[in-house]
Amino acid sequence: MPPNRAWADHATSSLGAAGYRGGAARAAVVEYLATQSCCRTAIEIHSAVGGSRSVGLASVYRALDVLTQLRLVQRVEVGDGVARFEPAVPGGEHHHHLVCDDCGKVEAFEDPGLEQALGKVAASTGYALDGHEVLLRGACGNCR
Amino acid sequence: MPPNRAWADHATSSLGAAGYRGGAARAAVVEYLATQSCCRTAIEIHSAVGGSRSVGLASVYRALDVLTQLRLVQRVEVGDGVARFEPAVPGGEHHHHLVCDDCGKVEAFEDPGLEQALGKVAASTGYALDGHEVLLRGACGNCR
DNA sequence: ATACGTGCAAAGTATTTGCAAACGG
DNA sequence: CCGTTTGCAAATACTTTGCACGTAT
Repeated sequence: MPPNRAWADHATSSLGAAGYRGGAARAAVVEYLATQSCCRTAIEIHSAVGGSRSVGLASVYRALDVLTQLRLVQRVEVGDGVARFEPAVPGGEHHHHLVCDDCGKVEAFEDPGLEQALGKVAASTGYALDGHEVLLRGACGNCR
Repeated sequence: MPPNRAWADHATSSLGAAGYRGGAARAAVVEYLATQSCCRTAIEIHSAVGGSRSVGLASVYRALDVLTQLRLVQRVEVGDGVARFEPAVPGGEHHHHLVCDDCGKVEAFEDPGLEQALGKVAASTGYALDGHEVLLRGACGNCR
């Protein structure tokens, strides 16, 4: 997948605007995430950016933490106790996840009708909402 | 909250039907969960059933594991890395969660329109779905 | 009587933190 | 130069597992 340069650039400049300096580890994490459309675990990201050869796992976690706080990445938990992360666009498109309980596969899907229903719910909560996640679980085509 | 006897009885008989023997720890977990309407962590459940005085934390986890596999409880992860558990009724009513990113509070809500939209999505996935979870995040009334 | 269930302690996994060295501005 | 960022290693937090003993059936 070609890198999503728009997101990478946005992330980089947001980091700068928030007072963060440029650093190799964080930049590598941003570059890698820009090539991913769905969620990846910290370990996957770590090995993708060169294993412990160049970037420490702790730095991956630190970068993800910063990016999550700035809402540049979305943290997703699908129920296996491992956190996953994916690029997030402020007001733009976003998707939800389909998890196979059998093989553990995670896929993305989107549905305008669902988003609309979520929008209606949001109004009635008393919360100042700033995000939502939907998880569908079941057996995928191969497993069922 | 008065115990949800219908659920507790259903859970107990399902356990029996699945070949599990009666045991004090598991029974205590079932009894406690029957008094809860929303999700609780393993630690909360453990202290509620008497701390380490009577029931081991490991037994709480084991009981929750069995109950989850039998779909008698639903495992919920709200993004803080701690698993939570709540009673689940097979075809019956179910709710979703509202999480305060600020104070960490977790509340339940339900919305028929949302369920309907989810039902429609389910048909188009290619998965044999057997559950879904929705998480809304934001700042609760007190925190915003 | 004989497996299954349980508590305890130890192990395992994912994630976080302390620190000294490297590095960007 | 000075403070941020980083890699490493140690620490933490949650959850799982091994084992010997208790207990339901």
